[in-house]
Amino acid sequence: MALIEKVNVVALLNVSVLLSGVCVSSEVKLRLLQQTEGSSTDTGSDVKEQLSSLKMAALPGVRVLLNLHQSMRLQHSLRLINVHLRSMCLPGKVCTGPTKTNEFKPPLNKANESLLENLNLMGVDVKKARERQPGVFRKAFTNEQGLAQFLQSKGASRTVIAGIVSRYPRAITRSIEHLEQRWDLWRNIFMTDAEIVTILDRSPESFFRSSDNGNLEKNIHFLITLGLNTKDLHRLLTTAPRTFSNSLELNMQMVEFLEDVCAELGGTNPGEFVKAVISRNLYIFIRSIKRVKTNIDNLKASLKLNDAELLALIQGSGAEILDLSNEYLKNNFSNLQQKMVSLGCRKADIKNLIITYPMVLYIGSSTLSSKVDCLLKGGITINQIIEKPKVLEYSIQNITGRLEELKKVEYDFQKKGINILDSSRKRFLAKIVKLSGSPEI
DNA sequence: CGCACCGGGTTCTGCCATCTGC
DNA sequence: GCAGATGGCAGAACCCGGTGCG
Repeated sequence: MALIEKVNVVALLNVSVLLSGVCVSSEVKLRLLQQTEGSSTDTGSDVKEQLSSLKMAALPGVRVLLNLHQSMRLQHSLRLINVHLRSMCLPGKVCTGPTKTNEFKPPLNKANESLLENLNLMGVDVKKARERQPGVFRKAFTNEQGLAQFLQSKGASRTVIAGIVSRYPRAITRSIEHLEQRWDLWRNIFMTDAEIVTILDRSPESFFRSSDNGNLEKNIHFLITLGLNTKDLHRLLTTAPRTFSNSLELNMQMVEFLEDVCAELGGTNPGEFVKAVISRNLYIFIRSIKRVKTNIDNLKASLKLNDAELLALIQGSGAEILDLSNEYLKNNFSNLQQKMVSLGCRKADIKNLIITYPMVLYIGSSTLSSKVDCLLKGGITINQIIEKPKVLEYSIQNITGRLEELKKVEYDFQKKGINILDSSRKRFLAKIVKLSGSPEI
């Protein structure tokens, strides 16, 4: 009741707000009100926060929020249809199953014949799918044809669809209504169906693993309230789509954890800290808190960092290595240390190297070792590498090729430094052309 | 103009383990 | 006890170009 009143108040507000061209804020308010339905925490402060954050949001954000509202309305109407459809199965031959009732249960471990037939017709790798999720094959009702039609209507090819079902068979247990809702939610973030199809083809599980569309919606909302804009969300959903299938609680826990880290290290703006970490490491949400925490602790201990140094590292480029597996990071650190010490470096040099260029720990130890050797062999000193660690970012092949080219023109690294190695292919080639043409180098 | 500095773009699933609810 | 939902893990770089300064 109170909710309805609130919505009405907001609706009234909407008129003026809409007219003033800031229609998004009203959409958010609506969303917030509906979102908090069932929870008693909504005091209106969220709405204010949302409003202020929206004022800062650029136009793309507007689209997201408008679409969210639209899709919510759609979902509402779909929910009504849903009930109806369920009672009469699905139109046409979109689902498999002998009858509309639940009474019939196929014998255990015996798959539904028409399901197998359908999957074979679709080109699904049935053996693989069955190994993956045997339970799906014992179900009385499946929706493989509905799924296929749905995905086809979104532009997915037969091969893509078969690949999706082969890798994530549970997809065929989702109803059309569910698929429509989920797709609409994703479309709030993606501009085209084709983008979504690409992700589904890449990672079917990310889209299909959860049947909880409400949770997905709440996640999107939560991420927006963190201050992430459309571009951030787009990157996040493209890069780490699993984030959106995490439970809202799990994502919130990660955010709380990061905020705590910030506070413990004496940071003054946890919100910005969290945003910085997320935007630098889009995989953070699909890692466990345990993993991230262990990495932070290890970095602190092994580099003997004080709070301020650690804080700067984590919210700077160090964020990029937080999601690495604990053992991998630890091994890379000890191998790096060993390598550097063997080349006569001091501990302080190593610490400095890692602080200025944490990605050095991202590089596998054998790759790193080869790269360093390759550079040394090419006449570059370890001190030059420490000063310009970015050269380590380039592939061994690239480095080798460039060193050869530079040798031809008798490039003097001692005199000219090694910055030339850290440049785009285009720039490098232009430089080489110039150096070759010049009589004196 | 040439250079160095710096930040940004791309990218990451497929499987197993564990819980939860029916 | 089963299937579904969800958490967690291993695996592991490379490249480009804008910009400001001398």
